[in-house]
Amino acid sequence: MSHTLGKRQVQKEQTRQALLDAALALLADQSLSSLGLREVTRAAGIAPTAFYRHFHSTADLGVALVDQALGSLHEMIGTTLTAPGGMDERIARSVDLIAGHVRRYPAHVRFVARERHGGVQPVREAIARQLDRFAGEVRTELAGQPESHGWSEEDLLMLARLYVDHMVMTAAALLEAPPGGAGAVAGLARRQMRLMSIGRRHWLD
Amino acid sequence: MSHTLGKRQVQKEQTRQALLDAALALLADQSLSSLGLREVTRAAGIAPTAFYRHFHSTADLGVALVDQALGSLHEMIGTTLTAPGGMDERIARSVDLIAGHVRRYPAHVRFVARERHGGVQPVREAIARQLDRFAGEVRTELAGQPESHGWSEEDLLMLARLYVDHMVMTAAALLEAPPGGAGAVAGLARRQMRLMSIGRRHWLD
DNA sequence: AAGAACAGAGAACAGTTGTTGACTGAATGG
DNA sequence: CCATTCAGTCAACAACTGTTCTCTGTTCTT
Repeated sequence: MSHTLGKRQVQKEQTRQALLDAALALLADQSLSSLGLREVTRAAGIAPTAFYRHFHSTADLGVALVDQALGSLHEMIGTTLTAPGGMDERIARSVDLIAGHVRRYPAHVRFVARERHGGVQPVREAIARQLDRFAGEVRTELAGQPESHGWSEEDLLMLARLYVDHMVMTAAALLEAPPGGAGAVAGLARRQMRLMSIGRRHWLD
Repeated sequence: MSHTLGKRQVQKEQTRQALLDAALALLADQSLSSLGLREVTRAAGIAPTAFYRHFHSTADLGVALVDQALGSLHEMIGTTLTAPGGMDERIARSVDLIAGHVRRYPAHVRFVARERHGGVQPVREAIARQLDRFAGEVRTELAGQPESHGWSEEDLLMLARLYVDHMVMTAAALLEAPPGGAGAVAGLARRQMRLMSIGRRHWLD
């Protein structure tokens, strides 16, 4: 069932994506709650009224952006935690992966960091939901590691949330780092991750 | 030199504060970048044009709000870290202190969490500056503790930043916690702090 | 007591905003 | 092939925005 979309739905999807892209670009230097409907349609090259064919409101568009922005992250999880090697190697690889993601999708990262506690409730909730799902996946990965032997489910989730929050924090810091200052931020993040990993190792003492 | 302010400056300071209060209230459900000048003056009960007697723009008002919001935090530092007792006691007291602060100044906390990565650059920078200063103070406090013997200045600052970021994170989480869910958030924060403290203890192994 | 300083009010400006209803033309499905 | 669906356009709406300039009344200074 390879459900080839009709020409109509293809074009609709294209302008929908154009709206999302235009919005993401405009959100480089403002927050979602100040993003105007007309502003977006102007940047996307369509009439203001056509906006309603795709979204009820800009908040609606924001929720769609959340899925798109955090969807590109899910592939990262497995790669990060499944990787072999010693502690320092794995940490370095994790930080590099985060840095690479920030370099590749800066607008997405900025959007998530900005709207995580932003002024639009449905968007905040959507981000929280995704990050929760994220933490759940990390917990599952952690549970499979030998270092987690004897850990309670609750404590594993606690650690997973700490890792996820630290990841988001690091990504945001990298984004706002001055040109050339990314190395320092990455070094800081590595040392912080090492401290957390040491804490993990001696948790059951 | 107790520099008693003239009646004029007193009244000016009052309406200035009224503007700040009105803005803070309006920022409960929107971000600074969407806050209108007229909206604020309307809520403060003055004419729109009088706004310019106090601030150049809403971004300017935002910067003033940062100082006011984070100023109420500086007293907290000494109290938190100087406190005696074992590790778990000190952690519990720290989290309680954060929770108390969030309950007392929810609007301030919300503002900082929201605008830390928000759409207004000068405000972002002001917050970053204050949090940096904050981390510096925490580092100084940490340096005075016996557990920090043998630590490099760099690593102390690394730990201080981790603590400060975790504090902000916890405050934001408490703010968005559902009624009655604050206890769970506090418990999570305590366990995470304990893990970081254990990592700290074994850092030099 | 006279004059300067100045916080705030008021009116007006050109633009902008979200949302409506009726309309067009191409893709769709029977 | 004909009727229907529907993405996108267009015009118009009342309401709102930041900023300017002019004016008023009180406070400050000398």
